[in-house]
Amino acid sequence: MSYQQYLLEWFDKNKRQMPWRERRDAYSIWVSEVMLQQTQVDTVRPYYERFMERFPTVKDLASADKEEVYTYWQGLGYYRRADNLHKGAKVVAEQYDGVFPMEARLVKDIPGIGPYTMGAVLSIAFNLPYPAVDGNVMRVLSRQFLIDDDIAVAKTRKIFEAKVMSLMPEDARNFNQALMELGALICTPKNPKCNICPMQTLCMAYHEGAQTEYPVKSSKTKAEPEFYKALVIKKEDSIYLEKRKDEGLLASLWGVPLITLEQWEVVQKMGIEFEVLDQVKHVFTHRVWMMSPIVIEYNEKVQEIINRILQNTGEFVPEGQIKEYPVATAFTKILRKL
DNA sequence: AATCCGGGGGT
DNA sequence: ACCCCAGGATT
Repeated sequence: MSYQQYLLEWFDKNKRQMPWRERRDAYSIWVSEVMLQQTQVDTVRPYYERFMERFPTVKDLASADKEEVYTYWQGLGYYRRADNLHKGAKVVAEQYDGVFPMEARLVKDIPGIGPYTMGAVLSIAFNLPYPAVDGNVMRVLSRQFLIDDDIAVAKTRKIFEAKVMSLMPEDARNFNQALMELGALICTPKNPKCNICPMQTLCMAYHEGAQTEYPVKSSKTKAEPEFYKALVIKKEDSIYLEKRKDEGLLASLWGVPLITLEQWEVVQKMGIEFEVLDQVKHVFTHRVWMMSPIVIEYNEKVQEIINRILQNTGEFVPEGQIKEYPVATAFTKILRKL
C-alpha cells in the first residue's frame, strides 16, 4: 500500500467525531475552520454548537448585528476572527447570493480566509485538491520526511504546501484531515506515540531516532508583565463597564476600566475611598497583565474620575445583564472576584 | 519578514 | 514555566 493509503485507512478507522464532521456544506466547514484557528478542538466544540444554532446559514450570520456575533464569540479569543467571519459572511451573502465559491481566486479574498482556511474549506467541503497546512501538518511531514526548515518562518509553509501537493491523492477531503488528525492524536509535539503510529515504518525521523528534534522551530522572547489598576465602580447593583477601542488588544470588547499606575496617582489625589482586592493575572500570547482591582462606590467625585480620566464610553450595567455583553475573559476574572 | 492578536490545555 | 493549538491581517 502507498503512503496515502496507509494514512487514509488509519483515518477512516480512528477519526474523532466532531459536530462539523456531521455536515458538509461549505458554511459549516468554514465556521469550524475559523474557530479552530489556534484553538483546540475541545475548546471549540461548545462554541460551534451554540453559534450554528443561532446562525445556521451564511445569510443568518450576514444579517446579524456585530455585537451579537461577538457575544457568541465571548471567551474564545482572537476576536478579530469573529469580525472577519462576519464580514466574510456579508461578502458571500451579497456577492455570491449565499453560495460559497469553489474557485481559489475568489475564496482567497473573503475576509478572514487565509491560505490554510482556503485549502481546508475547498478540500473538505468540495473535495478539491488544495493543501491545508497548519501546525499539525508541518509537524507530521517534517518528521516523516526529515524536513528541517524553521516552521516559525512564514515562507516555510510553502515548502510544506508543495510537499502535500506532491502526495495529494484523489481523496483530498480525507487526506488533509488525516494529516491533521495524525498530528493531533499520534504525532504530537511532545511524547509522540510512535509505538502505535500507522506511519511508523515509513517515518524517516523514527528510523533516525530523531522524532523529538522535529519540527525545527526558533523560539521567541517572553513577554514582560504590565501593571494596571482595574476600576470596579459600583452603583447599587450595577457595575461600570466600558467598551474598549475598536483597535488593538481586545478591541471592541467590554470590560471594567484599566488605568496605568500614573493615572492611578492622579485618581488618588482626588481623595476617594476604595478597597483593593488581590491582584489578577491574565496571560496573553505576547504580554501579561497584572491587574489590581480597586472597588469604588459611586458618588460625585467618582463621576469626576469617569469624566476626566477614562477615555472610553461606558455605562452602568446591572449585574444580571453583564452576560449579554461581550466581556473579555481578562475582565471576567475580575468580576468573578466580587 | 516581523508583529499583533486570546485563551485554554498539556507536560 | 513553557510550549502548543485545524492562522490571518497588518505593517
